[in-house]
Amino acid sequence: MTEETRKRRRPSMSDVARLAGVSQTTVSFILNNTPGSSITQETRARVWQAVQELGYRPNVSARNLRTQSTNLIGYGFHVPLTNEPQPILDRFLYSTIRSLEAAGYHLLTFMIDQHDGAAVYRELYRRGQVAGFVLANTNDNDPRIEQLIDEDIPFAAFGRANDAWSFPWVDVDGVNGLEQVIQHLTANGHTRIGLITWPPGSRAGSHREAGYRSGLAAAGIDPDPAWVVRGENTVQTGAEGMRALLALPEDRRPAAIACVSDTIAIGAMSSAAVEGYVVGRDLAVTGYDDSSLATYLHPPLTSIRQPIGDVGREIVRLLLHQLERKDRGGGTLLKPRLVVRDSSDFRRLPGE
Amino acid sequence: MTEETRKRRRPSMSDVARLAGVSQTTVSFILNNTPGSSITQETRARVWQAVQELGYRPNVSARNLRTQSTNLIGYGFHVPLTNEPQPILDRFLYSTIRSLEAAGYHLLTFMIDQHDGAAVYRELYRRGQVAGFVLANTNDNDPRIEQLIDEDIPFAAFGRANDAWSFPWVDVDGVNGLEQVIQHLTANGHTRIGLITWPPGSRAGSHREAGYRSGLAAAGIDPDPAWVVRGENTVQTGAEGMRALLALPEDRRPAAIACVSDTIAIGAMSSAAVEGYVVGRDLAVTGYDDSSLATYLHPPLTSIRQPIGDVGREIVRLLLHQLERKDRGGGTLLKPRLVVRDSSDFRRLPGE
DNA sequence: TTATAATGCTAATACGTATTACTAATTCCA
DNA sequence: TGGAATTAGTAATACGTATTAGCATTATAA
Repeated sequence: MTEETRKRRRPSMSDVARLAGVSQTTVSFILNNTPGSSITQETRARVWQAVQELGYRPNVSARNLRTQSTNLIGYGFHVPLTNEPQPILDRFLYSTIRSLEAAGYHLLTFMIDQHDGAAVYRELYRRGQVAGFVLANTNDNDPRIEQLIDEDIPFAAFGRANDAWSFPWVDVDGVNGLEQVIQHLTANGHTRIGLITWPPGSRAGSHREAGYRSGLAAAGIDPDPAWVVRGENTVQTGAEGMRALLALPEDRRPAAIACVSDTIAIGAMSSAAVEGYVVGRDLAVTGYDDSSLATYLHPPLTSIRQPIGDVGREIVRLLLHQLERKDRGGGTLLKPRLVVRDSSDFRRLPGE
Repeated sequence: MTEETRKRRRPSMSDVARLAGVSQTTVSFILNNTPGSSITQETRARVWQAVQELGYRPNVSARNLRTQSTNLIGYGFHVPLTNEPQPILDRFLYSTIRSLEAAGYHLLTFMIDQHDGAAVYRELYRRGQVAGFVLANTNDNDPRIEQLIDEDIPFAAFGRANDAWSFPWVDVDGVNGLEQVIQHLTANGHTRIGLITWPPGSRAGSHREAGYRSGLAAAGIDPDPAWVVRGENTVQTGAEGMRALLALPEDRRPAAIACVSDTIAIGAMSSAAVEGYVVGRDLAVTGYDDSSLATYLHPPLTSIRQPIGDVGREIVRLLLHQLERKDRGGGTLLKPRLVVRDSSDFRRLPGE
């Protein structure tokens, strides 16, 4: 094998055409099955033969340039404040990537931090590098969404942002999720129920908190403001939150604590154990996300399972719809499911 | 704003040139600071002015086509068998993406499954969509690596594969990691030490196991074959592994258990609690990865911290070196650090 | 003063593809 | 039998950029 052979550029359509004895146009027609073109079976076979022989693969850049399009969708990671694992995000990503691939797209990732934020999105789009975006971790009045709407850039979001804005989103009904939790707890006899949740401004947080409140209301319980504590999505928040709740005077102290994530619940359970409470007997604790850890915690953690696979698929459907037909769709709200385990599944007797 | 205005295509270099009253060539020279070109400061200013005015941004596809290159690096996710969070991979990815961005590259993600495996890599490369790859989760004799070497495709791997193959990799010294663990445990008086690890064939697993063995050897301990149990990287593996170890007859039963991941350690600790053992008093347990959960487990988990940020940076350095100079570099081995917490930090008295 | 070199810029071209407009040969149909 | 329609292809072009070759004009050197 000569030096020249080794360094030879990748074969192009013209190379295939030359080998098959046809024009480049014909090769293009055949490879793309262009409708309206008429080519003999025999010629088709000759061209495919040449394609095999040369190991021809179409050049993505050239195709993108010619068609004024791209097969890339952008996804921005928020730089995490702590090293907390984000199992939900991981699974959402996997599902999204798979769905995109089924449609011939790939996911281009980038990091965003708090201030610059929206700028990266615009830049990637205007350079023609991506055809649109998938968003996650949306917040109230998310500036990214405002800008994407404003500049008419295709996207679909996991999570809502603002009732006034109309854009394609997919979300899992957090109100319903926490209603299921509270309904389960009150059915087991609980009347003082705490909530460890995120800081205000988190859209998902406010939904889950609303579910907490409507769940209590449905059971005729008037919540004590001290029952709600807040912090970032860390194990530490759970630990500190639980400590604060257990420090309340006995007649106001919750005997059941709902957490808005499994991560927080793990911290809460750890803290409860330190304080001498046995979760699942003295105290009910619930999480959210049904991460794989939930089953193997001690005791196993009651949690809310989100249909993450469906979220990814639906997001991609909404996004592709936009790319093809150019109109924004509406939103899709999916229902989560309560998975009861030992951390909350005991009957609390009145006066106990 | 007319319909036409809204739909107008993005401005190109020619538009800028027209507005500034120069040729497209001149615009290109100015924007790229092409060496050897001589342009007046005054012309430069006029062109930049036009760029601002039109909001011109270079088209990535056109540039890639012209330069026969791309600013994308591929990364394949293994489809996870369970829903286990993968905190190390997440952090590795973040660090890698950041480092790539600093050099003007982006990360293109895709999913791979067991059988097709290597094919996706070749396809992406031959289509000119990516300039090279970053690998993680490497295995003994990883077929992906074999193929990438074979076809002379640029890449760098987090993890080694085979002593016979020479390719650029970055790894964290697992032998040393487990030696630190064992040294710590034996220093605290332990003599019967178990290991819950991955199935054979995992490269990282075999390194950690080697460290376990050499650590024991250094302490003059002859390991019982029953002390080593294996399974996938799940909480369940830890739970079942611990149960198996605790079922050994008392004189062979380990009082210290090293796990090759925090995920496994969490399962092990859970199982130990179920069996009535108090971890940190009756039993020492250690993890690996120092995930953020480790601090807030009950008790806090002794673990091994990997310098993940350094891994990402170094991988990118090795990869870019290749893309520029076309020669494969060697490997880099980084040292991990033991973080001692309550799960293992007690003195075991002889005869206890 | 005149040949030479430097300066400041432009015209032309190629990267690999998809598509539009066209042509030559054949088939159809009245 | 002859004009229209169909079949089977090709030539030319554009997408937006980077780069090579070249061309006036001015500055420099002999």
